[in-house]
Amino acid sequence: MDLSANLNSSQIEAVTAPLGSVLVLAGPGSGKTRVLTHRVAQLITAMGVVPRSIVAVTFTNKAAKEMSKRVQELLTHDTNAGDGLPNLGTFHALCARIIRQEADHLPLTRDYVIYDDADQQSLVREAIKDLRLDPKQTRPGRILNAISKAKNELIELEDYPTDTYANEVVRLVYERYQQALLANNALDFDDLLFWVYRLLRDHDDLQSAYRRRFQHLLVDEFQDTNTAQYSLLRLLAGENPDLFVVGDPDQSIYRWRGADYRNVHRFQEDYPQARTILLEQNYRSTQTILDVATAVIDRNPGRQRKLLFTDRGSGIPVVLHESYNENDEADFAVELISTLTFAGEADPGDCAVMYRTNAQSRALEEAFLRAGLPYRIVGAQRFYGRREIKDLIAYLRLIHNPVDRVSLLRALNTPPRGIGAKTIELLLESSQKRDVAPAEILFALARDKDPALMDIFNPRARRALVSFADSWLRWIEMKENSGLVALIDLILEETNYRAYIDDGTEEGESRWENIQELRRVAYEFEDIDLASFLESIALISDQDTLSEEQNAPTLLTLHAAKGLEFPVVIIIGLNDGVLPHQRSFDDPEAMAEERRLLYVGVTRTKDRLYLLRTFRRRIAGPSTLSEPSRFLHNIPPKLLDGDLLGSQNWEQTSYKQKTTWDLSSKIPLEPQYEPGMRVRHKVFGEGIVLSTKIDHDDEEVSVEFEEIGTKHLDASMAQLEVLDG
DNA sequence: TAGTCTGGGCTTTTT
DNA sequence: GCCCAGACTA
Repeated sequence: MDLSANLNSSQIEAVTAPLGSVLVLAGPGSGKTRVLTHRVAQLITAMGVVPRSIVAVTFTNKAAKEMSKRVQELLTHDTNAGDGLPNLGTFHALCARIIRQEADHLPLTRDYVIYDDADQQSLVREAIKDLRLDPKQTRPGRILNAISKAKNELIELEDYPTDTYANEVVRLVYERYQQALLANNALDFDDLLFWVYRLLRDHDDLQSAYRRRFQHLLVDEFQDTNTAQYSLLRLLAGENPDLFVVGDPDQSIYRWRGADYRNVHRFQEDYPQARTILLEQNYRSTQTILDVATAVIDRNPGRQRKLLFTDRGSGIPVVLHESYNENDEADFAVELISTLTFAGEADPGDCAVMYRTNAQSRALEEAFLRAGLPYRIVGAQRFYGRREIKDLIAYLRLIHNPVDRVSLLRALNTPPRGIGAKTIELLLESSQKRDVAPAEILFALARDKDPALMDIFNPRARRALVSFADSWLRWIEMKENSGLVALIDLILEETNYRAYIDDGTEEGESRWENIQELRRVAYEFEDIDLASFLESIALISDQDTLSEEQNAPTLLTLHAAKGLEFPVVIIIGLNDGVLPHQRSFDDPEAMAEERRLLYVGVTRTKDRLYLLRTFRRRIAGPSTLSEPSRFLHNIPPKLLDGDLLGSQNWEQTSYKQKTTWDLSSKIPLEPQYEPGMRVRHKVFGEGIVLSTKIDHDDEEVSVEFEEIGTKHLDASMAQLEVLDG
């Protein structure tokens, strides 16, 4: 198969570059994934590289899967490619695997578990309590952020600064927290990278072994690597690497997570012989959209300019629209989508609504609900963050790794089985006294081996604990020779979990459905061990959870939109304070990133882009007037259609958005009622209209009812019947 | 021991 | 305006 078919000259240059260090600066929609997959195929088919010696790192599991699929498609025609498969996955997944393999060299066992944010929070909270710090002064979230930042920058505990009181507090918690993790045989996300880094740094033999094993490295989304990832990469690459990195500094949007687009410059310094290739031709968007994107991003200082071009033609103008407030904005977005789909201009699944903060999705969801239209949402309440899912996973983790205290504390009394705070306190106390994991105490109780334990708990508590430990021990035994699904079913049955979670309400039902969904996922893992199952679900990202099945609009944050594309994109909340977010106002670097965020959103668009803003907005507290995003002022008016940038005179004139094909037309709302009219209401009976006034999108009518006195009603809701005027 | 209440805090993005 | 943690009560 001719690998260079359908590639442009820059892409071919990248794909066929000789082994060595290569930096591909890829504009949005420039065929980056295509270059990566072709490069992998090229290595295997044309350069005689053994697939197993290739490592390609992506940002999400979804991207890894996509790559794997496309590489395999490229290779099916090749008969020599039978020698294993290239290693494709996220940094975190790759590290998780290495740690499992090399656990002997680390203060962990290979059965370690990965703690998510909520698990980390509870450890930090515990640490704060133990250290007798004031939890109000030392917010767990903030401390966790600081610890995470330190780990991402490879700062060891001993090197953590103590120059300020705040730092000292972080350091104290960091120490406790780290001890707690190891005592639980657990790691957090950042540890995955940090431990592998230390492993390779401190063990020459392992370092050279892995260098030999992973000779060909490829990195996607290179601009979003952090210090830990970059350093790890350098350790793996060695002196004379075959290191192929692809990225776009203009799409770097994870600074707050330690990502540093300057790694791109660092790469050029560290590998001066590296070949740099620019991909500028865009295969996704119309020229108008590219021009809007360029107008926005060109204001960022100190960047290498890229000339984005397409041969798709200019397309249709970008539409700007101002709504009164966020509810109207959401209604407008929904209406827009239904209009486009009804007119056959787009499928519902072609449309995406993007926003800066998750909180903005609420108004949208409500609008979709009101309209009775389905939607898909990325992130927000993550599937794996849901209570019922975390409950079940806690049980599975306990079976896999009995010393996991966080999971134990969760599972012990969920569903409630009479093990209260007092009992738990006694249990933890005795485990501390004997310097064993709480699990050991429970097991000893259940096996009735230690008479000294009998006196600790009152009979009722003891019975509850023993019964819990009995089941637990049986599950552990069972895990050896029965499948995952059978194990899950047994847990659900023995804990009577359904009765606990499904209380007959809609919410309870959906919780039970979520459990069934997890069971389905487990079914796919039936042949694999519990360890891999737990690892995979720990490393699933929000973006991975987006299903393609449903033909419905996608709601997602601008962050989650990276790497995706849609024919129709609606970006909401183009107000100063939202995008750019007000927390970025006083930091030029942060403001540059806000700009990149908008750039990422805009460049997801294939055909139609709508930029929505509001006149008023409620961010925290009451609704206030809100300025248009300053970024909008950078877009040349000739690219735009719709309202000019100045606000409409919302406070004086009221508008009713009309459900018509022409969304730019707004018909002023006329009052339907007038004072003196006799009207009938379904519930309140008959009455006389006292007064009526237009509130921005509805008519507010005051009626004096015969039976119950004066009521103020929204005309659209009240459905008043006019008897005579 | 479990459920309810309330007051205070907070509101960016998440592998 | 919402959510959570801890206090309070049944």
